[in-house]
Order: sequence, then C-alpha cells, then structure tokens
Amino acid sequence: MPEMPEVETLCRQLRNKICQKKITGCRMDDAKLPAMKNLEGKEVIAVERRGKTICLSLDDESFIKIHLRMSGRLLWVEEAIKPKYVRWTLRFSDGKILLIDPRRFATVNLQKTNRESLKNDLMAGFDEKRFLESQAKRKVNIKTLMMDPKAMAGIGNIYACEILHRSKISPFRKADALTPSEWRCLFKNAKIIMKEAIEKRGTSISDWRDLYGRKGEYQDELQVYGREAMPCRICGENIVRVKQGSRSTYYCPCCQK
DNA sequence: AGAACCGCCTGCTTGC
DNA sequence: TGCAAGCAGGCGGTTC
Repeated sequence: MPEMPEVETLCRQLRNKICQKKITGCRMDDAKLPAMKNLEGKEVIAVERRGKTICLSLDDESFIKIHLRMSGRLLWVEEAIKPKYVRWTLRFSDGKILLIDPRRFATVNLQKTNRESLKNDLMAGFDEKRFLESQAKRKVNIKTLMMDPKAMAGIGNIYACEILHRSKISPFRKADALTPSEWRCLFKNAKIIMKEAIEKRGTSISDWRDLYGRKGEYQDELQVYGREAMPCRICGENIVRVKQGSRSTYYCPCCQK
C-alpha cells in the first residue's frame, strides 16, 4: 500500500513525465469518482506531494488531487494496453496515466484550492515544536498517533512499525509518556527511514509498483513489518505481531521498550 | 474534546 | 475441490 515514500516516488516520476505538458483527455471508468470536465488543453505546471495526496497544479490555478488509499496505483502507458481495474485515465500527447485500483478506495477530484497543510509532513515543513505542543499530551498509543494524518502525514502501517523499531520504542507506549529524547529519536529515525525508502523507490511487499510498473526495493530492508516469528536482526528474539485497533503491529519485544 | 469504532471496497488466503 | 469466512488497512465520519 502506498505510503509517503511510494507517493513521493510517484510524484518525482510524474514531475519528469508530465510537467509543462497539456492534458488531451480525461476519462472516468468508475461511477464512484466525480466527473472532471473541461480538462482538455490545460497544462500541468507542478506536481506536489502533501502527505499521501498527489497534487497536480494546472495552469488555470486548479488542482487535481489524487489519493491512492489502499490499493491504488498510477501507471504511465504509451501503448494501447488496457490492464484490469482501470478507474481513471488522464491523457497526454505522448501517453497516458492510468489509475489502477482493484478495491476502489482511491479518490481523484478537481479542486480550486490547495489547502492540505505541509506543517505535519515530515519531509516538508514539519514543525516539531508545534507538533509536540499539540500532540505530546495525547493518551493514545504512539503508533496510533504516528498514523493519524492530522498529526503526522504520510506515515502508514509499514513505516510506523519500522520507525518505532529503529527508535527502540514499544508500540504500546502512550504518546504522553515519551521523553523529549525519545521524541527527538523518533523524528530523526522517521526522516532517515523515509529518505532511505525513497531512495529505494518504496516497499513492494504486496502490489506496490512505481509509475513504470517497477517494484521498489525497500522490502529487503524491513526489520519488523511482515516478519512475524522471524528473528529480530538486532537481537535475535522473535518478532511479534499484535492487533492495535484494526491494524497489525509488528515489533521486537526485546529491543522496543 | 478526545478516544474508539465503523464503513467503504474486493482480491487473496485460510479453514472446513 | 469448493465455498464461506477472514484478512489487508487509510481515513473521514460517527459514536461513546
């Protein structure tokens, strides 16, 4: 499932592929998605990531917002092929972008404003002081907090598990019990892991593919996610999986306190 | 107000 | 083998 590194990978590839190009057509193939009329002739002037949202800025000051949710993918296609589960097509003169989404959770829409904040995006304008003022007193599990998009945008289940493991913090700890040095450690490792995962073009543990259909390589670096009953690469203790809310959390009971 | 829970979706895996 | 149940989970909305 696409999280920040995967969405960032797509944004970088989209930027190279469609900036300064004019849209030549748009087609919805899912009645759930809103019709987006009169896109023909508009030019894409920028591609931005805000949390896990992809923003295509157009030359008339409107924005196409794409959120891939669980199973969404974007694929650049130049030939006349038609994969399964195509929900939306955006055409350019030299090819087209397909939104492929078996589970139909992904959303696409046209907006007049770009109001997603960057202040809670770890790799953009993240404001640690502001974050701690608003979040550090909360009585939720630290892992739940990390996955709250209003608190920390872009972190999903895989990277939340990985960041906590590298920070040696138990996923059961309440946010209001973390010490200042633990928060610093968490922010630092989150940024490091995001950077490493972006360099590897994301984690293809299941169906993630980049704009050109290629797998990422960060799945080879995972320390805990998907490694239930396998030995921790740090201490050798078996990795444990538990349910937190409705989500699987993987952690090392020996390393993470 | 804040924490917990629900519903949207459907392909794939597991169990009888 | 076949079918049903269970699972994957981001996130906005609802409930407690």
